[in-house]
Amino acid sequence: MADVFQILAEPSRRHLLEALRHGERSVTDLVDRTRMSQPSVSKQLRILRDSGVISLRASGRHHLYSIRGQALREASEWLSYYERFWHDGLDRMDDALQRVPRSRPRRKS
Amino acid sequence: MADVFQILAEPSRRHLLEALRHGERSVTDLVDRTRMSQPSVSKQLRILRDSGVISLRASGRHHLYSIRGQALREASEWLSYYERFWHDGLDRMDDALQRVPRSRPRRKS
DNA sequence: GAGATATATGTCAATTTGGGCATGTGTTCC
DNA sequence: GGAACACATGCCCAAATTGACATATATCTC
Repeated sequence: MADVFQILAEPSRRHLLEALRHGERSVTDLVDRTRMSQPSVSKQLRILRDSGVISLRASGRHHLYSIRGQALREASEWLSYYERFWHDGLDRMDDALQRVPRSRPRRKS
Repeated sequence: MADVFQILAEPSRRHLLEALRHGERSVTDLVDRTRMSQPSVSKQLRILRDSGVISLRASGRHHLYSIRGQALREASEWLSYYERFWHDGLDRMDDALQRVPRSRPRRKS
C-alpha cells in the first residue's frame, strides 16, 4: 500500500529494522531493544508487514519477525540512480559560495 | 533538520529529484515536468534545499537547482546493510505459507 | 480451566504536513 | 520607471499519522 520510502520515513520503524538486521526477533525482544511501548512496536510491525518489508513467523506464542529484502531493494535501486552524484564529484560543493543574496536584511520598519 | 528518508517519503519530492537526475533545472522547468503548481514546487524545493539534497544556483532571474549527492548517500548506505537480504535469498519467500490463522472468523454474536 | 505471558487492536487527542491561493520580492527589458 | 516574467512565502484547512492507554485475543503452564 504505502511505498517503501514512506515506510522508512519513520525513525521508529527504522529502529525496528535495525534491530532485525541480524535475524529474527520476537516482539518482546524488539520492545527491549528499542525504547517503544509494546503497542507501538506492534503497530509499527503491522505497518512494516503490510508493506512487505518484514515477514512474520509464529512460533508458539511468540511472533518472530524478519526482514524481507525485496521491498527495500526497490528503495536501494531508486537511489542507485544518484550514485554518480557522490562518486564523480558531480556534487555541488560550492553551494555556500554561489548562494546569492536575494535581499538585504530588512529592518523592522 | 529532517532526515533524508523523511524527505524522500514524499512522492512529489521524489518526482522533483527524478527530474533533476540529468542536470540542473529551473523552477519553471520543474513545474512543466511535474504536474505541480509553481508554489508547490517552490515549497518542496525549499524543503529539499534545507535538507541538503539539492543546491541552488542563481542565474539572472532563474534559479537553477541540482542534486547534491551526500545526503542521498546516507540513505543509500543505510540500505546497504540490507543488501544481503536480497542477494543471498535470505529473504523469507514463504510468508504466506507460514502465516498462522490466529482466530476463526467471528460471527456477529 | 485459571492465571500468566505474548501480542494485537481500537480509540483518541495532538501534531505534522501538503496543496491551494493570494501576494510579496527580485530581475529583465523597453 | 513600469510591465512582464521568475520565483518565494504566508496563511488556511483537510488529511494522515503517531503514541498513549485500555483492552481484546491467543497460547502456555499447572
